[in-house]
Amino acid sequence: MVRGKIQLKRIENPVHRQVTFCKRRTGLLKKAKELSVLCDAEIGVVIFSPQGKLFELATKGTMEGVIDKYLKCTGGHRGSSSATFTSREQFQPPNLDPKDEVNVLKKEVEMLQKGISYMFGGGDGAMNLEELLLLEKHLEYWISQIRSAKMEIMLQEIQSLRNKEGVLENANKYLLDKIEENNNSILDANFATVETNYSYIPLAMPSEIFQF
Amino acid sequence: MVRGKIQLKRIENPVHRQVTFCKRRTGLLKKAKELSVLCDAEIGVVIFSPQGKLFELATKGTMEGVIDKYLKCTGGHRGSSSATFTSREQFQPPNLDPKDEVNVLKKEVEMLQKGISYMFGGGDGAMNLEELLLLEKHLEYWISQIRSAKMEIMLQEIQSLRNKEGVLENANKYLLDKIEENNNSILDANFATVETNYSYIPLAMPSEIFQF
DNA sequence: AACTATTCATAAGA
DNA sequence: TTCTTATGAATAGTT
Repeated sequence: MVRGKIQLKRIENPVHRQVTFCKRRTGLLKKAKELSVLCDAEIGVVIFSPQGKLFELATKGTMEGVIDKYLKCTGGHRGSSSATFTSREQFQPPNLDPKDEVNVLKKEVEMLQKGISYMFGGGDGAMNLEELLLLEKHLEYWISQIRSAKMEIMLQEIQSLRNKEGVLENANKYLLDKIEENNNSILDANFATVETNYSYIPLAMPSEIFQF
Repeated sequence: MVRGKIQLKRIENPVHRQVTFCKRRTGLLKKAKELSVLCDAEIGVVIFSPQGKLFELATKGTMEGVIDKYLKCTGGHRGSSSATFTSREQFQPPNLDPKDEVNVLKKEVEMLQKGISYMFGGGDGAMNLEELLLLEKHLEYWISQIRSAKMEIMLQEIQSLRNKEGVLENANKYLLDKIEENNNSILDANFATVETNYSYIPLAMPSEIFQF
């Protein structure tokens, strides 16, 4: 943030990285505490250094409490997954070598994780150019699929509307004929000028006409 | 922190408190993400608003993963998968038992699927037109994010190449001067016609010139 | 660890 | 709500 803004990517120099980790860790925990005090929020922060060392902060209670509350909040909605991604669960060979399975799952997690962080995180940070190009291609394909599904639905809609239109036109003709008939059979001059040029006439008619 | 520094205590005005909560929450999560990326740290942040609404961030995996890791580090015994570690100063084991790892990863995949299905409106069957339009919009946004990230990376690349170019040009000038010097000091006609108009001369030169 | 030059975050106002 | 702006904070690079 200073003397030439830094790139948002892993600091390669281990000394710089360690120093920055220390400084920013302090800053982050301070910010968390401030937010908690100012806004009366309960906050838990857990930081693992690359070496696995743990740093933590829990405001308004213990980390255990925060975790409990978190699990309560998220626990109720478990077990739903979208149709797009259920195939692996269902068609996975049951007796795959655990090691292979680990690799498959790891790759899957990585892709999903990166994708998700992109969706929610606004795209800064973690992917390199090659990965971005690949992801872009996937998404383009996905969008094209969605567009054709959309088109199909819309075409069906149009077809359906055309059918309805046809039925209505028939109903209309039927009604016009009926009126014509009536006009011809009633010779009283008071009824001789009934309008006949409406396109759609909102009158009661045999209900089977409207069975779409 | 601005226009008269604020007191570090609960903001009494509910509107100010809400606004500050929103802003600082965003800032905190951003800082956490930056720290994670810059220093390769795994971080989990959980924030409960005073109304009990949950906000969370987990880098490098899922919140479940962070909690699991946390409990292992602190000696917790909550439903976790492998051996517990009592010291929080301890290094993370590089490899878990494959079976446990499968379980952890499966959980992660599930979480991510949940995230995606949430992002995409959570339709679990065939999607209707409305859902498709929404999904299309999401993907369009995602792609735009990816494209800007791509652009940024490419611009960085260009900048880096320009810097290198500058260094090379300087090196070049340095060499040309050296050659000029030599030409002037050596009066022997055999050395008077050294070419001096190459753009880049691949010769040994003081190595510090190449410290990009 | 301490020091600054900068960038960043953000409270208040529009 | 979102945008702008003025100013306090955070911090990267240096000593």
